[in-house]
Amino acid sequence: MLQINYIRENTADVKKRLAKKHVKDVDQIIDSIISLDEQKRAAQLQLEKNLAEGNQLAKQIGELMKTGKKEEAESIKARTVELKESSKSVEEKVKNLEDELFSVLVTLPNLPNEIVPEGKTPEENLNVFQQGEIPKLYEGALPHWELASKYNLIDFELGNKITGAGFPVYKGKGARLQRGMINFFLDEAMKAGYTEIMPPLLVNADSGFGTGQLPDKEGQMYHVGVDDLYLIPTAEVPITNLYRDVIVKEEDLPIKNTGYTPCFRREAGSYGAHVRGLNRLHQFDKVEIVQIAHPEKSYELLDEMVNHVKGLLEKLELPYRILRLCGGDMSFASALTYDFETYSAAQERWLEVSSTSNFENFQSNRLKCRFKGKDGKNHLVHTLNGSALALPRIVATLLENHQTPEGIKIPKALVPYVGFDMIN
RNA sequence: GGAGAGGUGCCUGAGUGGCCGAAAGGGACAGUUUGCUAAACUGUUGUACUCGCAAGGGUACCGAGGGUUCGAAUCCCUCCCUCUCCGCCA
Repeated sequence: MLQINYIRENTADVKKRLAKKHVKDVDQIIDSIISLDEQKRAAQLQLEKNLAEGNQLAKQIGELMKTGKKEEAESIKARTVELKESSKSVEEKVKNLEDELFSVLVTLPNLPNEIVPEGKTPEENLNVFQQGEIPKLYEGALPHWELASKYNLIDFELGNKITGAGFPVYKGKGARLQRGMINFFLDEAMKAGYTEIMPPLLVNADSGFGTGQLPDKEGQMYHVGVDDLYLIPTAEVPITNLYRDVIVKEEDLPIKNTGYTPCFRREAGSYGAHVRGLNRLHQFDKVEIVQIAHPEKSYELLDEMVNHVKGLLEKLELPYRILRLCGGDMSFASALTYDFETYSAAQERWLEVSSTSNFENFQSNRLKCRFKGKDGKNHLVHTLNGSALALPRIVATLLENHQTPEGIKIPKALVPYVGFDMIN
């Protein structure tokens, strides 16, 4: 959530940057926010004056009662009754204005960093880095969903039966590949200084709000109605919310946590082309890296995270590229996002396998996660996170790109984790 | 699921209508002392909003929301949460 003070003091800049994210009617929305804020503060001032006088009088009454001057006390009481009456309506006004202001503020996305490219669609994302050779597959090479069934790795039909579409069943070497990769990613994160967290997979609404899923993406999360809990769409939610309502020590920054969790996404409305096999699932596995950072260091740390993900993809021997997302393709809460895509040779397309972002203080303002600075004041931290990595599309490209007529070769780095070097 | 207890500041914990934004202890931080460490002593130590150039004010917050009252951490109502015991169970 954007800070009202920032909007007040940087109105023109806020308008300009929100326009980059293609917010409709920005000028009008911001102007109405400014006006609501002014009205709110004016009303609040009036209310506080009333309350201050009331407090003052109440004290006097106390004194008078103690010294036995009942009549005098009674006469003052009349004034307090008056004050109370007028406070009531002003208080209501303040509350209404506050609610209105809040409800507009939560709908505004984060401001994009200045290096975010202009653009509306994924085609306008900026390709900032590409590495690895795009493999030439032999005649008769298969897409991963056919490989998965040929080698009995993943059973999509069984998943349909016991749950529904988008819930695959991993079997045998397919299952071991999942488990091995999870361990591999966690170990790599640990080597990079992240602390492993094993969080709950269900979160409450406050947590959903803290990281920005609520109210923006309510429909994308599975909701357990009886208990009013949400299945996490990413480990980012519980791991970042660890620091909700926390004032961290400045010298503890950056705080680096990682965690493996299954992720649950309803993906409502995203059926159609390109959702076959592992390309889009309702449940998938992911290792996430999360940082709580000093505002002055957050972009440095974003680069560090990007490098970490690069290293993973290189160890997996997959061709990949990095995109700096344009204003129109970025997520609601992000200030700067790098997407990683691996090239799937059998599908002849790029698949997103990681999204690494700096949220600056957009999440921390909701989370109320702060640190006490050397100036003695509290400041919002910056939060960052990235997939390192999401499994399904990695598995898809891995199966497709590393297939040979004799079977699928497992990258060297993974062999110790999965316990075999070939799927055949 | 049944029964009971309780939610107060960084923590423990007192307060039960005005002197309470809140005792005391612990912790943390700073200073004194000190060869170093420890100990001791002294001091500081909540958050948010808001007014003000500033100095400095004001308001709110003792789980949440309502109510009673001139005045509520304290009394009343509703809700939420946590803990203990029993039952069930991985």
